Amino acid sequence: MRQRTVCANCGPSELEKLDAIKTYKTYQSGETIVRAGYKMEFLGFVMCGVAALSRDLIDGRRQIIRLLLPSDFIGGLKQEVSPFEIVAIGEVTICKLPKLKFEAMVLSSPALEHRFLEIALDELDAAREWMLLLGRKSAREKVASLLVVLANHDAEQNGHSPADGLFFLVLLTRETMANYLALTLETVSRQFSALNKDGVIVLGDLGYVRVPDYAKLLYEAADDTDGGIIT
Amino acid sequence: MRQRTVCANCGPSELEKLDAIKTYKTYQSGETIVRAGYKMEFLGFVMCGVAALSRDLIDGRRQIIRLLLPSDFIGGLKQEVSPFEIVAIGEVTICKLPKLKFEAMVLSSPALEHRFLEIALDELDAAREWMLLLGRKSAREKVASLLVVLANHDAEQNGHSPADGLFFLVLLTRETMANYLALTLETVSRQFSALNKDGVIVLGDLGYVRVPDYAKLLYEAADDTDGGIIT
DNA sequence: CGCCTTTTTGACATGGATCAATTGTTGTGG
DNA sequence: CCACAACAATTGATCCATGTCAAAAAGGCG
Repeated sequence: MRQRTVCANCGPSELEKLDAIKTYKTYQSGETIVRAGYKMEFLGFVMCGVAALSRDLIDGRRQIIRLLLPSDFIGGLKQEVSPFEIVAIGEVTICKLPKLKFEAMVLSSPALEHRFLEIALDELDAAREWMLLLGRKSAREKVASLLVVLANHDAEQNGHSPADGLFFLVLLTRETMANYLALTLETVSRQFSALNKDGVIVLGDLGYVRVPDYAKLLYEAADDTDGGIIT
Repeated sequence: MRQRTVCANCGPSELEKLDAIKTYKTYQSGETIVRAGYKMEFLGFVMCGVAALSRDLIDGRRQIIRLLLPSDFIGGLKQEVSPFEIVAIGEVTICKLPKLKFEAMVLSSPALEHRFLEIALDELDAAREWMLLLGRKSAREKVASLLVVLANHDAEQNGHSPADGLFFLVLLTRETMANYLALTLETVSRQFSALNKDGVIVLGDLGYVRVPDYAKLLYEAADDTDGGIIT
């Protein structure tokens, strides 16, 4: 499984140093965490809740580039200024690391820099996988793919296996999903209804989704792999 | 301007070491450089020509994830196995570095690793920018955006300024562009014709394109920035 | 209960895909 | 040098998945 914190593979001294500079902050639903075009003052991790990293066109069309789920990393080392906006989807708690202090640590610690390279490469893989979805998948396949991602993340967070009975909470609104999948909210809604009617998912009471047959959902997602590595 | 080789910011000793292990190879048009699902045996750079890094769905739908133009880097450090296919678009010469030797060098050289982190972050920015295009731009905007990219790359390679009269060769077929923009080749062709008719571009003899007014092209591309950094 | 937001569903419009025919280009061998 | 084959590009006609507009239904909350 993917290592999901900066600290993995770093010695105890790095961990202590990180502990010394971190602070927590909770954002309310809809609150802007990082504004586009403004200076990034911190890096951090999502502790709980969901946030969205998005980019807009001048006329307001919006594309969510990345969903930030618990344990996900926020911020880049390179940009002085954020080309993206990060907004809280529901209440989110962020573990913040002041950028300047953190950068100094990275420069002086090759182990930490190595870990950052791994994170960047993971992000790159994820972005490229999503490009295939955005470019070539149908609306139904997009929605199924998103459900696969959410199911896997839920399983990872709560220690379930995606193979057996899957039952999880979808915290995102139809509109948020639409902006992530490059669809309209109406189309997302219709695909949920269709997948429900076809028995691929079972829509439960508010926001809960049950997946009776994970293989079937994977098939609907049209992925060539089950999201993992070819062996 | 972006630094475009691994060697930038590395001391002369790293450069010498890289020189010692590099070899060149030329691929013919259509030839597969890296096969999907197979082991990556090298990393490298495009010296001249164009290659495409792409990913497919089971039923053959294809999405080009990244165009590899002269000076672009090939390969990741992380993956043992390539989830992508790399194919030559026209004749391409690659500067190859054997993966094992190269990895050993990176591990022993923090400067080289730092340079790699920068490359990965550049790739991540590019991927995310393309996600906005794939998800939210119209066919006309997509084609205009691609022309902006090609114009900039040409200017960078040949020392022109994109501001004054732009005149460059489009080496890609309509089909390749279609796979990169997530369109069909017919739609790409129609958009070229339309941009030509509207005076945004002037189609010249085979493959040459002239851009009389770069600002107009940028406007058609619907970008919120001119592809650079907000200041 | 009534207000507000989100979701669902329906009717219709449209951008881009698909299918198909024509023209233009490059390369090859007689 | 020309004729022919193979491929690339253009253009037209039609179709369809998804977008758009609109209204109703379902929750959520003071």
